[in-house]
Amino acid sequence: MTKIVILYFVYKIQYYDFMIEHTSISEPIYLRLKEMILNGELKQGEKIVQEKIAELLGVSRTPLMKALLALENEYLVESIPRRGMYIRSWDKKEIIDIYICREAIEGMAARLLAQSGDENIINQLKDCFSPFLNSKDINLNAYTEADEAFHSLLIKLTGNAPLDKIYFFGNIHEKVIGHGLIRPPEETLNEHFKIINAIEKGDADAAEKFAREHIKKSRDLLFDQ
Amino acid sequence: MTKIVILYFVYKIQYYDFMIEHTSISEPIYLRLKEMILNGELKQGEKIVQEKIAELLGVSRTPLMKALLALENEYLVESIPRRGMYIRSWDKKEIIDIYICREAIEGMAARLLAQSGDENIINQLKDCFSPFLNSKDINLNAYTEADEAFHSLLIKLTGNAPLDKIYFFGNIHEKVIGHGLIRPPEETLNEHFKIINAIEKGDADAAEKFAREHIKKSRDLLFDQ
DNA sequence: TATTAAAAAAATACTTGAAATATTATTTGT
DNA sequence: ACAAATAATATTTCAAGTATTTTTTTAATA
Repeated sequence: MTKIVILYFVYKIQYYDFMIEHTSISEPIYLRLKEMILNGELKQGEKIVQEKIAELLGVSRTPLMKALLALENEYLVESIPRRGMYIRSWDKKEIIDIYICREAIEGMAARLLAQSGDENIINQLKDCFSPFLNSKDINLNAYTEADEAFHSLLIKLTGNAPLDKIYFFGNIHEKVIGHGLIRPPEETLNEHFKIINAIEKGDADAAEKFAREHIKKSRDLLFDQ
Repeated sequence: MTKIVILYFVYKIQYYDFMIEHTSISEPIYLRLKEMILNGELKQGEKIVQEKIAELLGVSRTPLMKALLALENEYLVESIPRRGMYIRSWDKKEIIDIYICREAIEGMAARLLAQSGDENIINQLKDCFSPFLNSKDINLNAYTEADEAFHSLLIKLTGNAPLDKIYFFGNIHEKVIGHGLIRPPEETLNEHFKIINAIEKGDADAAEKFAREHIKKSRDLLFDQ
């Protein structure tokens, strides 16, 4: 990377967001481990022997520990003092509890977006599902990705950083439910648009209601299994 | 502590919750730092020079780092890569955003408690404020403590661990608003009981509504200032 | 004197090794 | 088969050192 800067400016101001390009080792470790947890390379309940993982990834223990602590805070890793770090395993009760959290968070997000009245927001949300609108055969993988993008976007577009920070449950559902969707696209596509339309209309109560119902339906289905 | 255990049992089962009594150094460091942040010993925006704090607390940097990472995840400390850790400073927008999160979380908690129909829960909630019920002059410090206990209890009593995990904003309000209450006890005491009564009646919608309104009123007041 | 450039100092991020402690597995004796 | 003792393993913490980046200080220049 070539830095072209006026030095006195650098001295006074030094950093802009677009300048940031840090290479911290714990970051890629974190991402790799997350991937390994979510795709099943590391199994639920499995113990993470720190030195072995460090050797496997070719890194030292310090940045590995940092990554593990970040994962612990995202509910992907569980630490038992003096015994070690384990890949968290979620029982039914805990998954339900997570869905309840999502209900609260995403419901509030939908409300906030409806109140914002930002046209650009509507377009971004619509764009998630526009490829599937008039297609007979919906590609499941593509739809799953779109679904995840939509739910994540719903939070991000609020511009509420703390809300985004407490929304780290999106990961978990993917893994725990086993890579598949809980309900078919035919059923959920319509629900997604009910949420988007309510946001577009500026109807905050309806937006929140639909967002909640959408998640609750999946939750209820999990419970029945 | 005297351990009396049948060894073969220990070999097989080994740990119960009540047995846990771990001595990790990062834990007291974490607690001390949290205290220092919340009581103002460490000021907002202040840089945390790791070696100095480590020396001050008489510990090495390893467990200090662990504690700082935990605090970062609780929104009390902000890390800027390669530049250091800083005590987070919250602007008005961010405080509002935090209150919005609380609205979503505590609202959901009130709903869950109302659905539970557990008599014991009602009693615990009532106990928070019973000392102030018939008193003319309410002790502000005592009431502030009771208020914090109540809001924290509201979450804990749901038994929803993930919900409790994402509720780490209780801390912040205390410090940021400046140790004082936003609104007088005369105003909020009644609101608290409206929430409790709705929970007692099992009216989930009302419980959530009142819990939300309660927080929203404080939020609106912050916004007006 | 105000700016700029260069040099020095300080701090972070990471590595590595080692000691202390606790946990887990194995061996031994009854 | 069981209990106790022992050995092996892993975590946690400390510590010292290296490389890199940031910040401060000093010197030079217009």
